[in-house]
Amino acid sequence: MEETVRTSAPGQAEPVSESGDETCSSGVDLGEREREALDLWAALLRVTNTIHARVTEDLVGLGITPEEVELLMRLSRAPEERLRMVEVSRSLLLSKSGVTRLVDRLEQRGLVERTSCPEDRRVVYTTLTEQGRQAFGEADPLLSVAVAEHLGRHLSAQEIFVMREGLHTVLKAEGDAAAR
Amino acid sequence: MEETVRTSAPGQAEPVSESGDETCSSGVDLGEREREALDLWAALLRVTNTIHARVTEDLVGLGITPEEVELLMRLSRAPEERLRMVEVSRSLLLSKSGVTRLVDRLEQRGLVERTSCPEDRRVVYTTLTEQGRQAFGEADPLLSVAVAEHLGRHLSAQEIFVMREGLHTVLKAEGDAAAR
DNA sequence: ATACAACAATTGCATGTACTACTATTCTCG
DNA sequence: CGAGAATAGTAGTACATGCAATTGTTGTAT
Repeated sequence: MEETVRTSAPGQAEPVSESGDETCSSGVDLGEREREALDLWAALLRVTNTIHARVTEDLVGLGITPEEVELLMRLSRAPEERLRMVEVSRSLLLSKSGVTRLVDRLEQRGLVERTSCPEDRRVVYTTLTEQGRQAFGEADPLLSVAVAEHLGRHLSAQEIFVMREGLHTVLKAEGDAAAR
Repeated sequence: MEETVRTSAPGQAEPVSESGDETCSSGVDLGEREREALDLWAALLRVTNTIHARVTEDLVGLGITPEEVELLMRLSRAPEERLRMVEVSRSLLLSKSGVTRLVDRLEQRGLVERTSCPEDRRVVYTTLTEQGRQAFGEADPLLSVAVAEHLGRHLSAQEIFVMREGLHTVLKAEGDAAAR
């Protein structure tokens, strides 16, 4: 419907009735802002859910999930193509035990390997195998295309910019859920 | 494999813009846009994850989850405060059996009730109980505050506006994951 | 040297979800 | 009518997740 999206970026018309408002004053329009934030939240939830389903669907042919590709990507970018379990846990959105299981599955399929660290024998490195490198080489472009197709395609460059900006602000302020 | 969403729906504005730099020129800058879309996607995932954790945390005192509040809200807004299971399934992001279990849990706690429909005896209505209405009355403002606090607080009115706009565009185009 | 706290990773357990199969009811149309 | 398709809802099964407890390792204070 609304084709007015266009969002000419920064200089934006206010959706709210009047503009010379309170940025810091309190009270009155809080309800309005709250309502909008709630709506934004609902939209966020639905979009991530939808896109995740679509992207997963697009990757199912390769027998790999987006999360697995994500891990492979982190590994391929890491120095010496290896990461400690706890590092994986931090970079992915997964608890420590979740990482253990994820690596289990990938190891069974021969895409990664566990190696232990000689200096600190508590740590276990997850390393990329040749097969894993190859699988990543196939899956990565497909993932990019899927995300561009299902998400990026529908947004203008400005919208993407504003959204990235805003989301990164939120992440910075809320601490990125690193607490696990 | 039904063909999901070919490019743009009938009356849909193309997201691609024209102002300034690259954009609709074919090919070359696709990599750039792809990269940005991927980054946006990652941020989207992290934000929803983080905020969900924070909001859940804020509600834990009432012994209720955001998903449950969501159901209670849908019910309270529905005509006669009742919804068919399949309607719940559509409005929440949940499979049919998932709805059965969710309603099971809520029914055990006395917040909702199952009643059957006289006209169509296949359908089961989920209705709000007095206790459920009360629980919603407590939880709803808390949810709003939590979302405003953790999400809305960090964004300008313009950012919220642009993000809502963009996300709704995506939802419209991608079909809202109604396929379940 | 020994005890002890902190840390990395794994495992057991409980929970929640989706997928599939199944029953009951309603709809369709020959 | 009445047989088959379609729909609403409920179980059974399999799997993934997080939390908490456990094992093994390192660093540090006594």
